[in-house]
Amino acid sequence: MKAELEQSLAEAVKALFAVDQAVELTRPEEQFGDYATNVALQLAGQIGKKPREIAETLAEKLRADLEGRVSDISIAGPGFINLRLSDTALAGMLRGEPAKFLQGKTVVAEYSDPNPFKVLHAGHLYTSVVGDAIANLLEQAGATVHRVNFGGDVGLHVAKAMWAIERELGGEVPAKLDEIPEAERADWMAAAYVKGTQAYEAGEPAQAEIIALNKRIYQLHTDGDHDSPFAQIYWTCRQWSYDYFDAFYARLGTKFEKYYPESQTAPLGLQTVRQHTGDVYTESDGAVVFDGEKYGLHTRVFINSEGLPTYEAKDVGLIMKKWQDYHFDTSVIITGNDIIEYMKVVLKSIEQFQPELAERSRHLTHGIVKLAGGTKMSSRKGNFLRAVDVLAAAGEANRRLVGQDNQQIALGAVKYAFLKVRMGGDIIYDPEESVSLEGNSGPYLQYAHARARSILAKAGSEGAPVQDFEAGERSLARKISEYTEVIDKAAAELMPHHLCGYLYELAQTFNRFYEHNRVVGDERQDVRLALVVAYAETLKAGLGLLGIASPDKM
RNA sequence: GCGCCCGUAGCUCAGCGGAUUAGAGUACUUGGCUUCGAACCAAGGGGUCGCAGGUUCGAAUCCUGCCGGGCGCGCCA
Repeated sequence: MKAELEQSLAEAVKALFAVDQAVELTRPEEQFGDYATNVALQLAGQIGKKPREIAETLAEKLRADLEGRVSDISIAGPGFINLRLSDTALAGMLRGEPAKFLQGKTVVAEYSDPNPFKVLHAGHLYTSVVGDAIANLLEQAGATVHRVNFGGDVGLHVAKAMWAIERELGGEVPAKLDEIPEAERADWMAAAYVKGTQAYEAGEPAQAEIIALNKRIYQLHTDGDHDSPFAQIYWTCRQWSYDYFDAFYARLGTKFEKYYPESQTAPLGLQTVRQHTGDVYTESDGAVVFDGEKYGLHTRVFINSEGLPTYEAKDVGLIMKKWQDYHFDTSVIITGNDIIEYMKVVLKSIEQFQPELAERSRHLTHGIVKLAGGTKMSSRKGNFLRAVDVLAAAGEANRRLVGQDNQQIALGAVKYAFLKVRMGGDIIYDPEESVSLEGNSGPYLQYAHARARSILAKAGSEGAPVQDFEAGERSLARKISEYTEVIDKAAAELMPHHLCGYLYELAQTFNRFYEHNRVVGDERQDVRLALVVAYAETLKAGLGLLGIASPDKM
């Protein structure tokens, strides 16, 4: 409806003033109407007339052109044109489908990116929740989405963990791993990583030993060694990590199509960087670097003087592997914002030899999850908030409030808290208070859904087609009709928070309607039931895109 | 030092390809359950949109400069 009206308005403008001017409709406050445009103000400069005069002329023509679809057109303020839809037009928008503007496109969505041998912290929870919602929005827009996950199963952090694990086991004794209970594996490895890091930072002799171990781990991959005692320990612990990740994602309700372990992207990255050393990358102090300064960026090392690929080369390999696997139209990469400049350098280097890969890559970033008080969480120091701690805090808060620990509600509360703010900056998470489950929250939306389902269950009918609305009904219908426009915007901008804001307004509008309008037993029951059905389905669909469940009862 | 991001109500945040009266939530004050679920609804107080200039008929929104905070800047990821 919106696009059609915009088209009609642009045609009217052209017919009256002989000007090609794109017309953009916005959703104004309800008192002004259903749609508004400031096109008269934009035209004023171009055709040298007063905005209100232009608006009057345009409105006159539109009243005839839009007959049937629009019931009222008014001019307000400096020259806004406010449109009010006819009830029949509005009723027709109640069950609209979002546009499939990415139909036929292939998108690779990479997010979460935890490292094996390390613990999942609150930041991983955040990026997993946001990444999943963005992938859902892309799918809703018609794209074929491949969710992938990148992680460092090789590298210094692994060497640090392995160094400590060997000491825990009393040497290279893989059989001793059997003594670690399954439930404790993830914590046990996380503790080893922390010990290894502390030893590394304390200096020699551990530092040299860990560096040697790092080379050995790369070598293990090069040789395809799965049999030596050292390799057995490595592969077993690595698998424990992936099991731990999978369990966590299952709990969140997200699922990855593929993991790209760094051990698999490193060889291709190394080979690619070597291949372009000379024309794109340059040798410097025994390392291979990309001179980003030429492009207003900074210089970074892609292969270190040990001959090992750094994160940079592994990322080059990753992007190339994704391309080989999917030939994507767009590659969305979601990470923390601390690597914005880093990513620019990597993409700029790739642009030099395969420009389409850089062009099709879109780096979205988010800030860190902070504890109230400004504490940064660092898994290196061991004083951080784990992902499971966040979920536990939400469950605990919910139990205190309603006497039961409902996973769907606790998870919905956490997801919504993360999704409702615009992605980019840091988010403040207060384990004690931010999951209070009140106000603009996931549980509020879930409750607003359950209330509607409760009415429908009681009525046992889905109402009848709507012809006209009373004021309260119309407000709800108007809000429901915005759904497809919001989805289009959220998907186009890859910003789920737009959807959150809208769903909250939708639920609020419904709760207001619920308060003032009896449904079951009222003489307008049929109309109102039809509205409640449309509302419940819309809210459920929206929450679904956010990865939040819509229980019928709670 | 250079680069990127951020600064809106006590707190947490929307709004930022300019435009109808700066909005939510929370906290605070007050009212509403014999009627479809009160995890709800209604009303109220609370803002020099960091500061100063500039562009514009019109700036929280665009430009410049400051101030304050965060992050990044060669062998970590």
